[in-house]
Amino acid sequence: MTDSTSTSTSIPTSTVGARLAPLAPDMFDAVCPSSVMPFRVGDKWTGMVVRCLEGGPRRFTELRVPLRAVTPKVLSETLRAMERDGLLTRTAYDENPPRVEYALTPLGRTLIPLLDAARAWSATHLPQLLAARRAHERDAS
Amino acid sequence: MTDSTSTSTSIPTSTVGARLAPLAPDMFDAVCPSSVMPFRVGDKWTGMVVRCLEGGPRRFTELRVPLRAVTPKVLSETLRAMERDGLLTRTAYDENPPRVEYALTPLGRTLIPLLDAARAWSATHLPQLLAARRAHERDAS
DNA sequence: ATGGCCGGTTACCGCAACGGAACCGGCGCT
DNA sequence: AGCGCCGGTTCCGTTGCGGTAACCGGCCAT
Repeated sequence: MTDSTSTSTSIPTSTVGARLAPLAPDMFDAVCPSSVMPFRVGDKWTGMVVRCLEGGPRRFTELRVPLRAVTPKVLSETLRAMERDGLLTRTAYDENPPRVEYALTPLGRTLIPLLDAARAWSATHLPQLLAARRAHERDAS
Repeated sequence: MTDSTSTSTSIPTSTVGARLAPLAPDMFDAVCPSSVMPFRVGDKWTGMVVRCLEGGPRRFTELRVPLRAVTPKVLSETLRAMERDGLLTRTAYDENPPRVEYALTPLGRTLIPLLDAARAWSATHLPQLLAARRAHERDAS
């Protein structure tokens, strides 16, 4: 997490993310409360994938832009697990170059209010939790 | 999880749990939707500890009754992490036999609505998720 | 002196999640 | 012939959460 540019393959930022509303450049930024929040939906990246898809379908490489901290392997694992659970659909178009689109299902969309609640909790109470943690570390030192 | 009686030390069920409203005998029962739900608050057991404490303070051994699937080591780790984060307080009384009480802080209580939301999601949508998973397994076989 | 109760601790270990780096196939472009 | 794009896969290594089993110290009752 110290060097978010060290992903294995470089991510082309051109031609990507122009079809829909822009996404945050790095959802896993340490500044973003959602990345530190003590809640998880499914696996580590599931919640953030839902966030990336709530505005509409996106392609694999498009997901890698806001989620640049996730390697293609882990992203592919996450997406397949979510497809298996009926949270999203994978649609491959037989074109060239190949195009694959991931879209939330209605079931996947039911997670959004939960993520909203978690985000609201973090905005309100996470500073307090982190302060308590720092205070405890101070006592231990 | 196949044999919940195989914990290291036996849990005395007498003299325990009589001070407050009774708790579910086994919160981690596979029948309980909360145990399968794809949400987590903090570590694996944090959410269930909050559930056990929302009715009032409880002692270490009292927590082990509804959470019989958790070993004392992991429970102690969970409780210390929650104390560090300001979610609960630990109060040791200098008596004999020793008595230690864990109680939620106001911050810890703010998690309850989130757990309620997660529980409601599970009750409504978890069957659909599990059905999708089973259907996918059927296709793979 | 043996055992029980309470609230843990210690040592050890297995597994799944996570991560890094490299590679792949099909096609089109130059 | 070589390169790039897209959407991944494969191999390997690490990390850390969680679990198992055993033990501890103080006190009291039998």
